[in-house]
Amino acid sequence: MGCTGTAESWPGVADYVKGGDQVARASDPGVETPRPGYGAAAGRDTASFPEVTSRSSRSARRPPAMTDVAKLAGVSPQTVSRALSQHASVSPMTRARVLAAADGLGYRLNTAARTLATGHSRTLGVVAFNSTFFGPVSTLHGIEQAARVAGYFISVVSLRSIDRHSVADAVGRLNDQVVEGIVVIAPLTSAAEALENLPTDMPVVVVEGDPNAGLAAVTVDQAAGARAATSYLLSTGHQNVFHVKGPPEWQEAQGRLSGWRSALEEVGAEVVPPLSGDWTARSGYQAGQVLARVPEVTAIFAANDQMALGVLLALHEHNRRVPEDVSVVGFDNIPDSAYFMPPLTTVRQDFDQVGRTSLRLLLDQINSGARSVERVMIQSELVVRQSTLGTPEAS
Amino acid sequence: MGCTGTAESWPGVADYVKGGDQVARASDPGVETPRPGYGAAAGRDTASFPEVTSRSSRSARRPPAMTDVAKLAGVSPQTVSRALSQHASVSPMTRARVLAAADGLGYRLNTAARTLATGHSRTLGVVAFNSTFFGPVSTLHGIEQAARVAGYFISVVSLRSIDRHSVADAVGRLNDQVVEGIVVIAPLTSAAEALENLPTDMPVVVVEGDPNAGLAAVTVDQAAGARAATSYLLSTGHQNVFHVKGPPEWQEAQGRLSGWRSALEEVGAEVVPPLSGDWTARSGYQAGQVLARVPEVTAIFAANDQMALGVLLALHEHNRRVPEDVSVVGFDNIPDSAYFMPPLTTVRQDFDQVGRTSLRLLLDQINSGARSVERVMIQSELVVRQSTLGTPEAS
DNA sequence: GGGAGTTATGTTAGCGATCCCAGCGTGGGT
DNA sequence: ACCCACGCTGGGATCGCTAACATAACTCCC
Repeated sequence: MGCTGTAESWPGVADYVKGGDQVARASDPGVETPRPGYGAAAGRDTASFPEVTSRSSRSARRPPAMTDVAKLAGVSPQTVSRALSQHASVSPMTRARVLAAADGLGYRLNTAARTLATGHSRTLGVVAFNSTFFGPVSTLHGIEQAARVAGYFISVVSLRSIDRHSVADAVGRLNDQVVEGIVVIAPLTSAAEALENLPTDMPVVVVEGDPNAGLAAVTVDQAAGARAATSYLLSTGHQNVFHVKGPPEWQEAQGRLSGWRSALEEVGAEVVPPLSGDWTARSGYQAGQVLARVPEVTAIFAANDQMALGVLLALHEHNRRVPEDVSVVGFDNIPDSAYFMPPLTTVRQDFDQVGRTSLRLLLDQINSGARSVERVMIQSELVVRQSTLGTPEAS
Repeated sequence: MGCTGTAESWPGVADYVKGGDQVARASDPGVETPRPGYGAAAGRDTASFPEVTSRSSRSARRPPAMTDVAKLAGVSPQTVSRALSQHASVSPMTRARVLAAADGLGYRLNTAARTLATGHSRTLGVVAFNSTFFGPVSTLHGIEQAARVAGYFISVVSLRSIDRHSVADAVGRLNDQVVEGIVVIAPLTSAAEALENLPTDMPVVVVEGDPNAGLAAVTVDQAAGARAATSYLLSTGHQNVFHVKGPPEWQEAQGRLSGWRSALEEVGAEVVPPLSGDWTARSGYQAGQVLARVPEVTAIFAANDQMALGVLLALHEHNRRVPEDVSVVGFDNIPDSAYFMPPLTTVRQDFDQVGRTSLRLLLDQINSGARSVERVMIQSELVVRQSTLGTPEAS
């Protein structure tokens, strides 16, 4: 395998020339293929004589193709194909010869040609959304990682809005690329309907999407996380917990909202209508300014860390100490949250696992050839830090 | 150059009729094929079955191809191609007919086939890095946006380390996909050398990369931003400014470091060796704990907002007030920084513009067919908030 | 020891699009 | 009249690769 040198890339090396029957048998990798003059200068314009035209004349700088490798190795293109794609029966010697030839030429397989011939592309599509929020970005990242491990390419289309039309359009674009499956990161409830008329013959996995469409799905258990956070606050002596919710059109916001509510109901606490945020620190700050003025507020659960940050600032400006006067919990466990003032108690989501799992579900469908409706729920985990009172049982 | 005979005399009749399932009983062993390769294998007899099963027999569930559209519209595939790709001369009536047929069939152009035929893919490659840091993510986002506007697909390969090998590998993978150009987001100095032996015939733009490689490049003027930040601190009465720098292998860290240094030198202040961070809030916190103990420290410039956050926390824990006792400035203007405690003075970078500009440079190269070495520097901008003393001239 | 399996290779025919060139009808210029 | 340009259209050939079949040389096993 030595020889990683490769790099030089094809432009120079690519002539095997010597037509006819004899083929240069370059057996060892290092070998210089003898080059009969004819560098780049060669035949530029296509002559109109059949004899002369032959494919090689156009070459001006064409990257080497499989036939070139075949010729150099003295075998048929088909054998090259087999040697390079492992799985067929090729004698070790032939394989070595082919590999050497390919290496010497700097040959690279042409994906478009292979896709056309085989009908599949080893590419997966991801429909993502136009945001730089921590969650979606991390999820995308997780998917990308997992895909590479599995040997797939990822083609991403990111949308700015999630209506039926744009999702359909995105799926269409991916379809054009002959993707073998699609992951839709669909955090908005509006995405649900958009997903209904996806082509039925394409493997699909929905991440953070509607829990009841007939599609395979991976979701984080938002409600459980929110319930844990809220219950924790209640368990440390608070009579009630106030909530700053996320945008109602986000599934995650809904899940966190209902988890919070159920925890309150469980202990018979009053469910005070939550304040509305839009995930940004700004909105959290605004909500915080309201809450800070209400003496009864001693515990706040913000639907994400950003908003919790805003809440913290507002409380500080109103001289309400955290956690002595008010406890605050966020959601997401963004890296910075451990360095908020004070370090934030929050709920961790394992986005890498979300990525890995969604990819697994997708590959399962691809391999089995059938759509599945399996749904996987990823657990979340409460991370206790110093923005809440109580026994620091977790780090 | 002959070889690959093609031309020499072909079978008189290109029998184009596939005889249904039966195969054309090729020549018997007696026929000598002169040499491996194509050529004169020629003339089997034309299929004798009148009933032309034709391609449509295989159809099972194959998406419609151009020939299907052609058939339905009653024209040749070539005409369909022309009608769909606008730019050729087709009568309005024909075009309408073709469009209607395509629409009726739900036809979508097969990208792989087109790529194979034309040699280009309307796809651009991006080599990114395995991080969820705000800068790279935002840049990628900006590129994606701009690419879609320009009608290009984006294929992303993200690396986990930036050595020569992995960059070469990434570029190779993109090459396989027949991308028309590549944007390399190369924030590490180690990427510089990796870029040296890129294929020379591929348009490339480097973002945040080495300022002196012979490649087109887009960079943010880190040094100017850092200088502005530092000078601002000095102008508000501080005798000196202490720095928490980023990882030395990052170009941005270098630029910010040198900007800071030059601002100090400008006024003849002592350049105290900076503390080292790794972009994380944690590292900023650690640096902050050191700086908080030093009475002379009244102004700190952290190389990014995350580290500034950590610094703020450390100062708080040591009862040093911001900005009364110590002023703090960050870099990046991440969305949250406006809600730090106190809201952070920082330097804004326009990542969308970076994305747009790098795409423009790349498309210029693609369209002109020549590599350029144009370099564009994007200005950064000081955003003054409450973590610094002085006149609040900016919001 | 001969038909049945294996292994290693070559041959042919596409995958679905575009390219180049040739074949039509029209006009217009000479 | 003739010829050629022009607008529109069709007919291969081809892009680079692989699936499917064909072939030849061996091994096996009863």
